[in-house]
Amino acid sequence: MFSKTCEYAIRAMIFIAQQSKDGSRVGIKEIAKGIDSPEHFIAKILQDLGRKGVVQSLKGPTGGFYLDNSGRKTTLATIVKAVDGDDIFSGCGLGLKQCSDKHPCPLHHEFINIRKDITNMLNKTKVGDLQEQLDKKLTFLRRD
Amino acid sequence: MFSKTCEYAIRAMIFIAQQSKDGSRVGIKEIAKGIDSPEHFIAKILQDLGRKGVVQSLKGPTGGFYLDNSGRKTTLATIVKAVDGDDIFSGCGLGLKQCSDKHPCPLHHEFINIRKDITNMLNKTKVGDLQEQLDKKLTFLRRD
DNA sequence: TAATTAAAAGACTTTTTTGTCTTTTAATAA
DNA sequence: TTATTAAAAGACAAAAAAGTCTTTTAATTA
Repeated sequence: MFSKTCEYAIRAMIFIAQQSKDGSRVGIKEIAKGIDSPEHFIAKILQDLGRKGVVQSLKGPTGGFYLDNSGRKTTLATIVKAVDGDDIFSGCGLGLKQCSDKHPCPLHHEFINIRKDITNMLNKTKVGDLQEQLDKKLTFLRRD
Repeated sequence: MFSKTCEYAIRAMIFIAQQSKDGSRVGIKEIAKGIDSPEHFIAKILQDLGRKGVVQSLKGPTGGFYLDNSGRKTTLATIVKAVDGDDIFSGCGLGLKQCSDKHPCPLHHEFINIRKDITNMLNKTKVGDLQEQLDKKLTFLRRD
């Protein structure tokens, strides 16, 4: 469904929202441990998201990654688009270049509702909401 | 959603169903042209599906790939499982190894219905049905 | 201002996926 | 039974995705 890069990105965003809710910042090492990802890999991903304005960061001592209140309202759709592009929102399920309502591939109609549901879900789900569920221990980012 | 390999596999299966409905067989070159895929690549994919019993083939003159009536009832689920495994049916949306109803990842609940819909669709959609729609020109495998 | 801290940048490697080419095997038909 | 045809098999190559390492830049604190 998502690329590995995108999975890490979403996990990191939720973790950062959680760790920075008191206004502090999280270092890359802590993030990598917290979401169980390769340190340098998630660093690169977050740098990219930083350039795109999806996550905030600060260098030097007491520096790190963080999300402000508006950042916590970031939707999954924003993250997925930034990392994987919008294939999942609009690409053809069978990989055809020419596929539309007027010139549908054999799976086009079968996919319409699924695609709609995925899009709705990604558009309405906010990082902050997922972080709250995590805080309440209703969901988990790691084994323990 | 699917790997390129799986997209080609589905497209080829529909094309083979269409071209072999009169009891004849289709050669690999014709298939490659018919679904717009690299010839040797789709050959390899079909050989694999042949070994797994998902498609039938015969060597020599008048040989080629074909589907009998029972083959035409093959579901997309069968093809997808044979090619991509069952990640799409049961894997965690965030790539966590430990993710279940009892120990859900942050996206687990958001994904439950989507996953269910995808599974239902793949289980109920048969190659023969897709081929019939193609015959009626209601859907298309290629540009023209 | 100098030392320290932590992200940014970018080169590099590995693995996986996708795609190509050549040789072998098996079926048919002359 | 020999020539021909078409899939099977397997070795390679290219491209993309995933992951690693080193150097640079920009903050902070002493």
